[in-house]
This record gives sequence, structure tokens and C-alpha cells, in this order.
Amino acid sequence: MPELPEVETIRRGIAPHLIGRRVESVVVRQPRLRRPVPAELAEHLDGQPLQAVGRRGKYLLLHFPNGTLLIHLGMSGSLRVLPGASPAGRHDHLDLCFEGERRLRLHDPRRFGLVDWQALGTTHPWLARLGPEPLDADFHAQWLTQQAAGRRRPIKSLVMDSAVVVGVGNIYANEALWQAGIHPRRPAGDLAPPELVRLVEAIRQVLQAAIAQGGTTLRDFTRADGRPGYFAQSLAVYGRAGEPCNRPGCGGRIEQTVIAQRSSYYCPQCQPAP
DNA sequence: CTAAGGACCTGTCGGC
DNA sequence: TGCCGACAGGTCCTTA
Repeated sequence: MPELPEVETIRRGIAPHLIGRRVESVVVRQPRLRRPVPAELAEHLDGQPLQAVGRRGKYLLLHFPNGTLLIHLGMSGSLRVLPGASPAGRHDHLDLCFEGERRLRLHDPRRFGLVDWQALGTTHPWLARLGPEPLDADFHAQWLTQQAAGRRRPIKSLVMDSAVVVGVGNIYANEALWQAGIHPRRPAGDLAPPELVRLVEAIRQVLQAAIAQGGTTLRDFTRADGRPGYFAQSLAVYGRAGEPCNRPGCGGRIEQTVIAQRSSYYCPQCQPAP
């Protein structure tokens, strides 16, 4: 479900409710996510005050004095801040109960999510090989050019590779390629320098616009308070197969195909095939 | 090294 | 109405 804009929206949503509060208890109802939730989570967290809520790619980072709790929401995960006594439903796998009757609840029907502990002063293996943040200055055309050089894999698959750049999932990869006028199946190494410049700019722009709208709600994404995100109405290609291209004067119709096992959308007019 | 495909899960939707 | 397959916002691991 969540790509970078959705995770950032959640980060901003939960932080003000929880920062400065101590964890009073941890409830694990279902430890079997993609990896088992560590059994000693409560020992790490009990009594610790939450100092900050960060994000690296699609990982949320809950910083405590003794370490960091990593949360990845996978395809279907969501987090809500709830009152202290909120009855749990199906797929409510984990609660962090904070002082002052605040409860952070992880809900994840598909259980592709991840939760793990990173001790102070260590780097978790999940974070060790991540590429630059797309909205930071070290994500630039020169970096993408270096990553694309000599690669035959489709450009869409390259920009979705978290070692190249983090946080770009299926929706925003499709959107950014449309905005840059690049066909998703083009071999990465064949892109011309101006195309790579445009693509970097498009990725930045699409992600920033989506964050400003609170992310994309297709079916079940909600912010920490339960509201949807409004970027869905700004999607140019994702989920729009058969509909007309939005580019003024284009007149193409959006097509759908599969690239690297993921649904891919593009306009055959303004994103010429390889 | 690169790239592709399966695996992990449940829910929903469309077709018959 | 009910069943069955396809598909869904992600990543890790194995295989070629």
C-alpha cells in the first residue's frame, strides 16, 4: 500500500500525538509478519520515551533513548493513533500503549509488514544498502546516470530498486515516467542525459505533490487519524487504462502492461516505445 | 555482476 | 448465489 508519500504522511500524523510520551506496554497479537516480531520488543520499549519519529525510504523510525523501532508497512499495513481503550479487530497485530491513553496500532491484513529493533549505534541490515532519498540533494541526474549505465533492465524497474533510490513504488514510478515522457520498458542504459534529468525532476515533483495531498488512497490507505489521502485524483496514468492521456493536445489512450511482474501504465503517444 | 521469478499473506472483484 | 482465478500500494531470496 504505502509508498514514500503515504509513509511520510503517516509519520507526520503520528509524531505530534506520541513524541515525549513513555511506552507503558506492548501488545503483540500476531508476531508472524514477513519476519517474526522480536519477542523481546517489550523489554526494549517498556518505560522508554519516544524522542522522534523519522523515516528512511518506506521505513518508519521510532527513536528511543536506547535504540530505534523500525516499522515497514508492506503492501497493506497502516498505523493509527487511538484512545487508550480501543477494542482490537482482525489484523490488528501490534499495539504500542503510551502514557496518557494513547495507543499506536499496526493493522496489516496481508502481513507483509516488518517490525524490528535497532540497538543504539548500530545500522539495521534493512537500512544498510538503501540508496539516496529522492527528495534529498544527493539524488541527482549524475547518480541516476551512473546507476543506469550499461543496465538493460527496464527503467521502471530501476527506479523502483531501493538501492538506486528509495521510496518510489509502483504508483509513483508510473506517474513519474509519464511526466518525464519516458516509456517504462526502455532499457535504463539507453536513456539520453536530458531524459535522466527530466526523470529525476519528475520523481521529485510527483512525490512532493503527493505528500502535499496526504498521499494516495486507492482503497484502504488512511492517515493516522483515519482520513484518506487525496492524490488519487491527480493520478495521470495509474489505474487509468483505456482513458485519454491528460497531456494537453496529446490525444493518446493509456495502455496497461506488465513489467517485472508489476502493472504498468503509460501513454503510447507521449512515451514512445523502445 | 545482472535480471527474472517465486515466495510471503489476505481481501476483493469480475467472470462463469 | 457461489466458486475460482486474477490481481493488489513491497521486498527478500533463489536461480539462471
